[in-house]
Amino acid sequence: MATMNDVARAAGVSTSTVSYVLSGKRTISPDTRAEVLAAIEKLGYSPHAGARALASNRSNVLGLMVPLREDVNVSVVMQFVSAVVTTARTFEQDVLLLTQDDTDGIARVMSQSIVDGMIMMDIEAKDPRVPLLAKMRKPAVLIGLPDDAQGLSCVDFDFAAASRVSVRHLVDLGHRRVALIGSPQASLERHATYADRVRNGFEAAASAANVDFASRACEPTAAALAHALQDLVTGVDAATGLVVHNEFLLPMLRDTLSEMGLSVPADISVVAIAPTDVALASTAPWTAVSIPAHDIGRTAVEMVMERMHTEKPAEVRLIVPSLVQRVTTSPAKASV
Amino acid sequence: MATMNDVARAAGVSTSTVSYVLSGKRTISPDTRAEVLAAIEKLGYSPHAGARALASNRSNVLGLMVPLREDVNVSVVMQFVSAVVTTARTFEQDVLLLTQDDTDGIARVMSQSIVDGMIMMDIEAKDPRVPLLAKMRKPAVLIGLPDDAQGLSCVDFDFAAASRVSVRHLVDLGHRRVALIGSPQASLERHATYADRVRNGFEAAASAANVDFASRACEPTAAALAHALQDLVTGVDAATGLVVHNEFLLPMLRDTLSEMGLSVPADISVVAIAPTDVALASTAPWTAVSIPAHDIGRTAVEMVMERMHTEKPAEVRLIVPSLVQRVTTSPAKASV
DNA sequence: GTTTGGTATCGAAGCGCTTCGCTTAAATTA
DNA sequence: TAATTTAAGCGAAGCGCTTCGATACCAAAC
Repeated sequence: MATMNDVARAAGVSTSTVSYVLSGKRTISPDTRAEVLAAIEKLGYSPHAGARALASNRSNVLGLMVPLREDVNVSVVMQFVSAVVTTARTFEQDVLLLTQDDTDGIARVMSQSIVDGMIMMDIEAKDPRVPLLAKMRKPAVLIGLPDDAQGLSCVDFDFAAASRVSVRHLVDLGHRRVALIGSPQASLERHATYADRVRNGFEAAASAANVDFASRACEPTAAALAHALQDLVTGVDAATGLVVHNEFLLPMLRDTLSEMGLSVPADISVVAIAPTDVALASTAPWTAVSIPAHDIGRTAVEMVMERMHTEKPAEVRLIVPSLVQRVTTSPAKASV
Repeated sequence: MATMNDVARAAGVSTSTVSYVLSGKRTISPDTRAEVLAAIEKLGYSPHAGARALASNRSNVLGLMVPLREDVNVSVVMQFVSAVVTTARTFEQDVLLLTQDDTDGIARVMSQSIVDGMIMMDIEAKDPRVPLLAKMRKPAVLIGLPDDAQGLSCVDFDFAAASRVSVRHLVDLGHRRVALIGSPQASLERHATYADRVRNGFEAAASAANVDFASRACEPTAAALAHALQDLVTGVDAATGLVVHNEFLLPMLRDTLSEMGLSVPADISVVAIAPTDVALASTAPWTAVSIPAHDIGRTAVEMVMERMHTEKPAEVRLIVPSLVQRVTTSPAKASV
């Protein structure tokens, strides 16, 4: 392995010159620059990340802690991961992967300076990892909104607003009884913040609009879905407008409803809260508030990078939802 | 940040002593060891990964290149990732994440010594990344079997044998016409090695058993599935035994068949080639050859680690399949 | 009592880079 | 022409660790 010294010798310059050619932090004449680059090429030189990290105190690696739980949809997780990795590369950063359960990992990678910053997904209301992260003196961004962010920056989709927009859309169409099918029970119980916020937003919006409402958690199985729907959309006070925040269930929703004799949107209008590709993965695409996983992931990286060199106060960014009407919502039938 | 020097001073020893306490590479008296550990504790010392990497020429990071494609099932990918990360931690390694399309990433992370070794998933028959990897002088393991591994080690599930076992099971049950529903067309076209091997194994086994066979690629949509089934399991020469290697499709398979008036296993026996949890995610669990994602991921890490310090010849390990009969296969009806 | 062999510790070199201050030469100004 | 500025490059210190002798001490062996 050629070192920077070898390059310097081959180019007939000092190592510092080579370093400045590479970093561009001082002016170098075009001639020497060319000679240095030629030497680099010829020797197949590439800098040693460890040495660079030692001297510059920067590793050019970002830590990303991802959830690998039963109750989160891995395909959505992957959209975040993909956005984070791609964006990180535009900042010349690589991404180190930590799993949710590896709580010690936070301290390990940060205090050993393996990473320059951290991004943490799937934050819970009282997430024990948040105080740990806050103690470290490197930038960190949460994807999600804990009760107390302890001075850390956060980015997330505005799930409460997403619920609100969904309810309002249904109400505007004349629906007077709305229902929510949400995340699995497990997500609610551990207070994954998106689950809580969707539910609270839903209930607040329905109350404010003065319409009847009901909400249910739902496990990712056909049976659970059928059961939940039984409760919510049949009987005398059946809802005619449904909000679904559960990517597992969406693929089976239409069939399950039709087995119950309900057609969409004639009998029941449905708004999905889901990534666009999930909402479109159906012959009759869902009216949906899309979860912009890519934007969130990208923003998280940008926020970490902004705080890498310069002090910048913590901030919370909520991505504003927008509803796209497709073919699964329509005006309510005139009430009896 | 306290350095090793600070610790040495606080403990009244030399830095080398501290280093040896930490690495255990020389004997240290219990007393000094205790003092050193106390100083470490008191100062909240943790070693600087960059400095360590520079001096020892080891980063303790493994690179993992994962596919984020449309045609691979992310939940299966995550099982591999999870196994790799977990196993890596048992070797005190962290995992750096690279995405499939980042071909330059291989050279970058290896020649800059950001990682000590690489694991690459979703290998294609003539994968352009394989020669790149082979050029590097750090250990690497492929999950998959390219046509030419160029001296690299490989680990994978024996998909050909999985097909064989599935066909034999159906044949033993008296089925004389078998069909395969495989990966999406895209996977076959890019010669993802699992897709090719499942198909070839299937056709070879059926030929050898002297039974009729047919096979189809299938996109991950209900419509495509219905269409494929139409071809394969209806009509005069309908198959009565079906092998399915496609995790997307399994959840909708039973319903689609029942809409066609076919019940499982009365009218048609089905063997799945899928991870156990997918095979069990049904009220009537599938007879299946399970894809041991966790074992494969773990083995990949072990193989990299074995080659980290010592020269060891490349090897190919195929994980032997085993079929578990559940409730979706039964003897063929007596033929007419 | 001298030699041998272990055991526990120290000191220093070096891993490959970044960065600061200095020097030299050329360009600009008065 | 002398004084001043600017551009380009050099040298050396230092980042925090690992590792290889060398050393000092003590117990056992002859």
